[in-house]
Amino acid sequence: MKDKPPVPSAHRPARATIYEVATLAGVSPATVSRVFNGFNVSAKYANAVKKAASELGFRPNSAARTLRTRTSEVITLVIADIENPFFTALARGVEEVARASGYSVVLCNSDEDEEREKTYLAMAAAQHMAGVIITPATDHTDVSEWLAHGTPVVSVDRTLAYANVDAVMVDNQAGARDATRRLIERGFRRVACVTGPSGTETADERTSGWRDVMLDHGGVTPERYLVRALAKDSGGREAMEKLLALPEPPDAVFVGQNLMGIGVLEALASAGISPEKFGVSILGDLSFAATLIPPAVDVFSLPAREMGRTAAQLILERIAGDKRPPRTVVVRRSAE
Amino acid sequence: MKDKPPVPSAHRPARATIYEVATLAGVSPATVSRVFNGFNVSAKYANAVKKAASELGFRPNSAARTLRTRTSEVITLVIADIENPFFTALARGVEEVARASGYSVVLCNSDEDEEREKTYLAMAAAQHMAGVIITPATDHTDVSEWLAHGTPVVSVDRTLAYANVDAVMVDNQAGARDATRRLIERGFRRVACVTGPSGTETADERTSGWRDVMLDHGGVTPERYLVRALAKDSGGREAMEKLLALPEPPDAVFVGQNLMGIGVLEALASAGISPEKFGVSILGDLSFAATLIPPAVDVFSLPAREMGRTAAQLILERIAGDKRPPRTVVVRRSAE
DNA sequence: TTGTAAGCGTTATCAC
DNA sequence: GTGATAACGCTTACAA
Repeated sequence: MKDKPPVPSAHRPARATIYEVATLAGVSPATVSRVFNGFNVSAKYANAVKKAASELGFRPNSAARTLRTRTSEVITLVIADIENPFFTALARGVEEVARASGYSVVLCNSDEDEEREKTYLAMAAAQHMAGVIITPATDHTDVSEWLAHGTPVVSVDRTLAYANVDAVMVDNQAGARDATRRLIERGFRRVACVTGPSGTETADERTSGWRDVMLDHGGVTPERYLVRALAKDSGGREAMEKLLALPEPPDAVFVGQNLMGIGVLEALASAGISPEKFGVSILGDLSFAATLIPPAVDVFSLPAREMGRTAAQLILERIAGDKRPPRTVVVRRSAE
Repeated sequence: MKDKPPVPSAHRPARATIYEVATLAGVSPATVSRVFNGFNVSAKYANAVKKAASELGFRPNSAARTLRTRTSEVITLVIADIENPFFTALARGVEEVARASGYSVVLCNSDEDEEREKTYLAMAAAQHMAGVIITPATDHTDVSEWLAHGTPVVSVDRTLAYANVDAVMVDNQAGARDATRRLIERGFRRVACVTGPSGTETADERTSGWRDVMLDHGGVTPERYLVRALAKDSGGREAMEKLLALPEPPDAVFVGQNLMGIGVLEALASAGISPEKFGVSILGDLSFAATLIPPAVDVFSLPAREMGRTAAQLILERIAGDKRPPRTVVVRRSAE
């Protein structure tokens, strides 16, 4: 990645510096700096500086500032899949809160890929970000460099096995239980489970929530009705097709992932099975397509935005110097 | 925004510098720099430097580098709505190409808001980005600062009225014509048009594509069937309700925006009207929900990803020093 | 090939 | 309250 030298940079006209502003305003550079950082400066000078600055189109050079102060007012947010509405809603939540405190958010898309994630983390590490919020691609994503450097890290939606950092989670198991129980209440008994690949924390938890309910009601372990697949709509479709091909197919399905839900519905539709007859209950953020989903389908949505907001709050506290031991905040799903 | 002083930064342990690496490797700092920038260094020294660097966990400080070189290998991408799949697909396209050339992409979400857009542009301007790709919130978005500074700018999906920069567009008018024509071919005659607010370039163009076809086939200007609303699903729903309440309602509708399409379908559904009877044709990216959309609905998708890829290619060329006059590239919609 | 040294534009530490 | 001045960590002439 780092092999080819940077493209020869085009000539960049210099931008006004603090020195030129100082000269024009008849003060020292230090005074200009003070004006821009809210320190005490006499009104007379302050005005002169502001005037000079706007005349010159002065814009503080953030590279210089970051170099000097070893910090910047930007938060890096690394999400796992930019095309998944759960993550974009989360991003929006982060941004709302961060912006309100004067922080900017830069978004990086790891695409669930360890390598890409690593690249972005390295890039951000080189930039003295104020903090990092991440939905880790794996539970062994390495954030030690950040911690060593004193940069706060908050993980969202998934936990980091080898790092003791703040985390924002949702109660996946309870969500899965609720969603599964709904199907039981509606009279279904052979409830299958379709969710993300084994080893994915959220998927594992949701699986176990489903299993809990099934064991309570069926008495036997319903593992033959458990299908784990790629957490995309294609994965959902394949999983559902597999289930329908079973000798004794299920009569309902709990889907533990938003996009997979779409795939499941698709598979059912092309098999000519209506969700009124065949129970479907989905745990995941489907707001973007809410009105396209047949009303017979139960959707249990996730508080993505709220999770983002919470993560931002946590990181702002850490940035402000909060030294308490790391916390895990579980955001409750809003009453439906 | 810039009023409150930065949160007092926590103490940051210093990270290894090029000097320490140099000392450990027994060379000069310049040599270390050369190793990391791919200049000729004897193998012996190069290895010593690499070894020392990894022992110290050295990571080049990008703020210092940017300060010195006045450029960085990151591209800023400002999109108008992170929750709209059109823009996220576009983002993905940009990223694919940029990453392949060793550039990182930071994503900013303007949320169609001029103020937020301005903040992000200013932020990025302070950071010596290599380039900026933007889907402007308005046609008068100010990018002059960039241009003055020699930073390449590419606009995507929308053009900038007051700046002569590279642009990547899609042929909205042709798309709208195709989509409308399809309805005519299916036998509909009173084809309405629902699209984004007046003044939005893409919406204006799509409107005129629809109008062209209608005038060709109907002979009268069908303005009473034109409804422009907020480019969200709520806007689509309201627009459709308005149309259905007309004394002589339309018998079909062309929708010039993806999310609005969902709203339109929703309104039709709750009015008990099936899209087999009432023609619906949508121009916009709906891939995320493709399988949930009734098959009777015609969807003409937009090459969002390809547009992103193209934009990235353009900006990389500019970064590399391409001095040709600005171009507008129109990306063709892929044959369906 | 390698080293020396002078900045890049800020902010922070002193004196005044 | 204000002004010199020395860093911050890197790149890059220029010398060697």
